[in-house]
Amino acid sequence: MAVTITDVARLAGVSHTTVSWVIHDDPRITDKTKEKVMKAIEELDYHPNYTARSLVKGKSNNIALVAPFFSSTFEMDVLKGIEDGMDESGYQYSVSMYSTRGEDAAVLNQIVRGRRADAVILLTIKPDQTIISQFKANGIPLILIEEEAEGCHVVRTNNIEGAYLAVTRLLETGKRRIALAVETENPGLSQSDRKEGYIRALKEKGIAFDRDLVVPINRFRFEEGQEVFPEILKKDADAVFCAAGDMIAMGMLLEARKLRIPVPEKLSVVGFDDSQMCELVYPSLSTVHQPLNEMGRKAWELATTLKKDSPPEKVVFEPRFIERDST
Amino acid sequence: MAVTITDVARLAGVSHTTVSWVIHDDPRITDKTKEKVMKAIEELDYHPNYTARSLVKGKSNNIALVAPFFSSTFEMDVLKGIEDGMDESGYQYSVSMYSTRGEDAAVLNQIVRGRRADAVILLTIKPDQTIISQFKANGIPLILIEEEAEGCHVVRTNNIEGAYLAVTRLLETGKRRIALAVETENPGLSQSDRKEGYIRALKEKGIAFDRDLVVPINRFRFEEGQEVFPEILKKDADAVFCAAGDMIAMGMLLEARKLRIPVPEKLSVVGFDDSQMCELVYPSLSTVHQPLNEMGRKAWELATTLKKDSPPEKVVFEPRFIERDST
DNA sequence: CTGAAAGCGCTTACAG
DNA sequence: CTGAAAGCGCTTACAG
Repeated sequence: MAVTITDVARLAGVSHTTVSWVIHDDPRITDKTKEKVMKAIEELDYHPNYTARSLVKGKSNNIALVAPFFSSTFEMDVLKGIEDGMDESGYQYSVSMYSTRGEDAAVLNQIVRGRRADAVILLTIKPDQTIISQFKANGIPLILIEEEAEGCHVVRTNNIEGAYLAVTRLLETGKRRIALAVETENPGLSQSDRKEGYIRALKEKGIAFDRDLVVPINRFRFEEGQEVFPEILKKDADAVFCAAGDMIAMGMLLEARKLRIPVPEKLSVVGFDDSQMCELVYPSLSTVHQPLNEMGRKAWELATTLKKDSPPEKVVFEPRFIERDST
Repeated sequence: MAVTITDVARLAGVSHTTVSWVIHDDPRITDKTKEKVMKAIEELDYHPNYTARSLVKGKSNNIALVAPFFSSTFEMDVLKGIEDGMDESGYQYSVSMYSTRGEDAAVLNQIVRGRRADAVILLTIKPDQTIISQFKANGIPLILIEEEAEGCHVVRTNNIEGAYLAVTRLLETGKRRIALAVETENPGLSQSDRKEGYIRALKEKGIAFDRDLVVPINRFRFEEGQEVFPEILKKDADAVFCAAGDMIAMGMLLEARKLRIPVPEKLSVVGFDDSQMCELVYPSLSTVHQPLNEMGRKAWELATTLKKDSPPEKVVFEPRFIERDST
């Protein structure tokens, strides 16, 4: 079967303790012993069992990544940054993925209880206080991406600013009836922030917020953008800012093309995220760039370097407006 | 600190062995004892430590997912199926992701050596025999998606058929000079199979394979589709079958639009995969549908049910041609 | 029907 | 400078 530390010790003619010292580069070991042990390790092709090591050290060397689901481009972009981080840290940690599919509390409970991770990165999930304190009690830091909660570390974009930039640009191009496609039922923090940025930009130009121009979004798939598109027309909007993201915006572009509504002449469309696809659709989609790669990377960094009792860190990235052909 | 099995035993007034029996629902335990223990478990909110359990059982309850990288839609679609599988199996297993970025052997070695997984799912990676035998020696099954290798389980699409369907359709629409965009340096199995299907379809119509119509692809990003597009024009092709996938096809569509080449009148474009975006681009992309969700799910099923010594299983899914506006 | 004991493969004070 | 021993939190034959 698999070779253990005892096998190495036997071959090298030392105790398994000594082998452990060698592996951990303890200064007490003489060069001669070290050499002997190293040779045995090589000869047997010994690799330590991670499970055993985890048990005695009380840490799993695993980072958990939790999201409502992993099948959208948003998650992929964040994942990319995490991959970069892993690569640099030499794969000392593994990453496990958990998609909650709405069952946030249950999944998070499993993780703390089974002590399955040394740190947890949450994508667009806001855990409740009971859960947060459980993690705290176990010394497992929580890193929130695109959300905030007391006692948690935070990595996010300045969504207010992002929305402000986009809507301001629409106003500059002369648009006045700007619809807002946004999550309205239990909106995540990023959604409500974007709404705030939208209102702020309007206010600055002396335009009052008209709640009739709000189009509620729930599922964030492009089909939903298509479905709600008639509402936009009915409201007689001359632009739509999709705070709900690029996919919704692309669904709208698709429907606009089918109904022969000229974009941007008759209707400007702006997304949020700057996913890769924005360049591929026709017309190409103007959007707000979020540095998702960097955010993922930063979250990884926090996850792997934070001490149990580090005070909550908060990292906010600045967005940019990317002008393409849909405005 | 965390509550252990001993704490439960103490509170319930039994030995920790008995607690373990209760957890595993051993028939020898009387209802009365069981009840007592259950109450203690509930009261202390006890959850077993997975690391300890793994160590004694010699299995990690973890499935490793290995791919060159995780940031493309192909991986996302497979991931979706895996998520479904996890969900159904009640999260008994965790999934860890490893992106190799070309270092296949090194990453796989880490996994076997550290005994970090009970089964490994490989996406478009073909491990060499040395590695395969190491996994075999450790009783860890390897499940290959879109590749094949001796002694490994296989989940794939009938790529020959997929390419055949696509090219046959192009021929039916009257196209004759059909370019083939395909990986040529160290092509993966799916790439060479698709080439074979392409050749077979041509042959059936009495058209000889013209190697001058092959466009080599390496990186699979849409920018590469744009870059190589001029070659297609130079070859005076009237269609292009992108065996290298939808992204390459979309890059070509984008470039065709810029150069005002009418698709499909002047040039038909066909992709492979049927990613979600195919409907969003203009013109919408005809492609070959691979049931990636089902494939991911099947791989998961194999990973979690296979015994150490199960003979290699091979599951082949049948593709469908999806006609949209680019043909 | 239940408990004492050994063991999974390591790490790390503690002796010598 | 190195080894014997205890322990991480479990599971599972083995006794009783």
